[in-house]
Amino acid sequence: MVRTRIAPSPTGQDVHVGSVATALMNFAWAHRNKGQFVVRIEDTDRSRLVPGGEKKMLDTLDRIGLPGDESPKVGGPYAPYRQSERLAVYKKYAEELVKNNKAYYCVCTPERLTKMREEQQAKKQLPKYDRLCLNNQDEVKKKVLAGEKHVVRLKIPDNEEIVVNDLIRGQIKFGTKDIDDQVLLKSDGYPTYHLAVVVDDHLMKITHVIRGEEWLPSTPKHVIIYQSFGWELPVFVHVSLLRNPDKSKLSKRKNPVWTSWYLDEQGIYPEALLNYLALMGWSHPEGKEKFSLDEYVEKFDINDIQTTAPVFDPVKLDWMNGLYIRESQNSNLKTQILEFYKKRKINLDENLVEKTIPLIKERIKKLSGYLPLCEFFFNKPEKYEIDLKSKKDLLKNLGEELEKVKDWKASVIGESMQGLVKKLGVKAGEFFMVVRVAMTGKKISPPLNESMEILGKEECLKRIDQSPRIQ
RNA sequence: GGUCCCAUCGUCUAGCGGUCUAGGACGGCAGGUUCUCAUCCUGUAAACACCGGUUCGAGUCCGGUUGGGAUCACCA
Repeated sequence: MVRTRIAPSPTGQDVHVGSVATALMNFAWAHRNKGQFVVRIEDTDRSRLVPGGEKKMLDTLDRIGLPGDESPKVGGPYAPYRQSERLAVYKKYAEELVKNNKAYYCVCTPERLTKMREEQQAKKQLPKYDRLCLNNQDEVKKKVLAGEKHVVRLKIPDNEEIVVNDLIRGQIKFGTKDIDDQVLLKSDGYPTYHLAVVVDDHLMKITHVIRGEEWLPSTPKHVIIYQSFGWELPVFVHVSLLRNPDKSKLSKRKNPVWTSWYLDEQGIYPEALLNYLALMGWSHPEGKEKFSLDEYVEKFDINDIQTTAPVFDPVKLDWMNGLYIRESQNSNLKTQILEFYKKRKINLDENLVEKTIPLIKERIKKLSGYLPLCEFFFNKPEKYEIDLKSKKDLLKNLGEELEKVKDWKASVIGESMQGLVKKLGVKAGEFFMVVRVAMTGKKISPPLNESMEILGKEECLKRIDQSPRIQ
């Protein structure tokens, strides 16, 4: 049985795209092996808790197609899946470690610890707890019994070598002399990540811990905790972090990182985002670039994950999304565009949008590209990218010619205009550019004849008549 | 700075000792289709960080150098 999990912490407003990337692998590995993918909320840091963050994260995971088989939302056999609701569990296990001499109480104040670290750094030593309390456990225990504020620290064994077995990186060795006596239980009764993650992964029978590379340096601590309990280790897989173009860890300072931003602000399809993310550190065995989540689950192998950290490239993401847009049904695309703008409080006329779809399907890469290209369908241009005053005569001729068109269809409009070009002996390219700008305001637009058909005869004639004056 | 991870075109990657004069994709450039743009099609430039080993043979294995990154909290 394979069981994987992701453990988002609601300290951000939404799921980080990097988390989606690792969630995707966890999801795929579990499902490929007919196992379960667990979503567990790690909300043990009360000071950084973002209100509404958890709900948003869970919603985003659902929306993008990676819901947990077990989660705070849907429950499961190992509930609760929210760490703040499991405090008694962690306390029990922390006490067990103290009892077995694998951990100890510490009553040092934050002030003393800060001072201690400063002194160590001044001496160019690595900051590490000096074990003052470990050496006075009898006294410290009395204080604890008397109700003094305290934490529980892990007792790191002296001078041992801890070997972390990482499935994709091999054996990684750490010396315990470099490892600090990690706090396991905080003075507010909440566990730290390190205790909670080990206890929960064990109790929830997680078999594969697939997580970000950032956790690699603290993994030896986790191994020591597992060993202290006498528990079996899961398989560790430390996946490379997504990077900014400058190669630093993908961060909101330098890049948009919230998943909803890509979906709601950019109008990227969830499927396209997943597809793009799937290509970060993994490649389809047949070299395919576009594939469904189902196909990914079928083909994904944890052993094929690359260890090099990839740069997140929004340009390729856009290309990927363009692929999805071009292959989507017109009616679906219409609905997507309508909903996309509705969320931004812009209500577009459904019939009009529907008519424009065939014209823009190959021209936009994401939903946010719709209005910049199509606004002229809904509103008269306010400014013109070329000067139309000097084209007054041309436009006058055009108006008279189009007035004669009875059957207002793209092909007929086109023939009519071609005829005029011939009659006037003007250059076709320049002529159509003038018409284009008169209709749309812009030098770049959807196909002209079709656009004019959609605009309607009356509106086109009005625009021809009015454009030079507005200028 | 200590510890640890990583290293193929600008970017994502294929490559798991010979079939690599290194393949694909995005992006770039050039051309074709076209009343603009886009789509589509064709072509093109562009990489094994460096130095040593191992081997008949190294992009592929080992060591070092350099470079990049992560991490060193009562945050996750």
